[in-house]
Amino acid sequence: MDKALLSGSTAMLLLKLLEEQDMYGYQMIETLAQRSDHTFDLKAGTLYPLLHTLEERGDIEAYLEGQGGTRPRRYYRLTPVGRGRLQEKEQEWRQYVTAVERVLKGGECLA
Amino acid sequence: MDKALLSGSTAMLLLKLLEEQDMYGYQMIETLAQRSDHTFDLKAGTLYPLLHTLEERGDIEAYLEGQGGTRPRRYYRLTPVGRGRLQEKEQEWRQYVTAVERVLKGGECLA
DNA sequence: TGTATTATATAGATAATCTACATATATAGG
DNA sequence: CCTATATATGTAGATTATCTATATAATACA
Repeated sequence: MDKALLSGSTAMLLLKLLEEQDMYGYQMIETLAQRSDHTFDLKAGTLYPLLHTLEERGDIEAYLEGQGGTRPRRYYRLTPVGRGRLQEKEQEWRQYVTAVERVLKGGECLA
Repeated sequence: MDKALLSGSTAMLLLKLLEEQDMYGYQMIETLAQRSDHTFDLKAGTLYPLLHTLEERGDIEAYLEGQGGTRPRRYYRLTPVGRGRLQEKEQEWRQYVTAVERVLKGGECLA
């Protein structure tokens, strides 16, 4: 799989996961891998810096939650700003897919 | 439009155009822009180096064609190798889109 | 004649991913 | 008990694909 295809949509996927429920980083990696049949095997070195960027931007907020004696995990929550950003990104994604499909279908229906 | 989304699919789009007919660089830029309603406004500085890379790889072949006194244009033709590469890329693209859609649809149908 | 469009090209900047490394806790097996 | 693996987060440096900016030159039009 050409990793370059992933470029630009990773943030959208993470925001989407957080729209459903709060998650910690490692959980996002696993969830993405499961849902995509390992098309997305996001690396830790990609995820954590990206989470920090999203937090700086105000799209997500972090909080620590330790469940009974175990080491606390760093959970993330989607903010209202992040919710707006997600909608933008989803719209861009739809537009992008539509455009690619139109090229792939070729000139048959246009020329 | 987030340009990062484009990443990785540009080569596929160019190979696809050449599957339909031989084209020169500038023509590819215009054709992509038209078909995508300017979702893809590929820059010359992106296109020409990419064409050279595809040529080195053996995916495409160039030939000059001057039509009656005018300056000759550098046309490109898809090679059998490039045809195979295009099929690979299209398959990857389908897989990628499917995976993203599955994440966007959320846990409703999986969890 | 000069300006915009067509056409190709290169150099350097930016951005997003990767690999590799670093750290620490929890769990399972020998 | 010790060790290896899985869990969990993090940073540094390399790679890659895009962009902007610049350069060149021919054609079309005013």
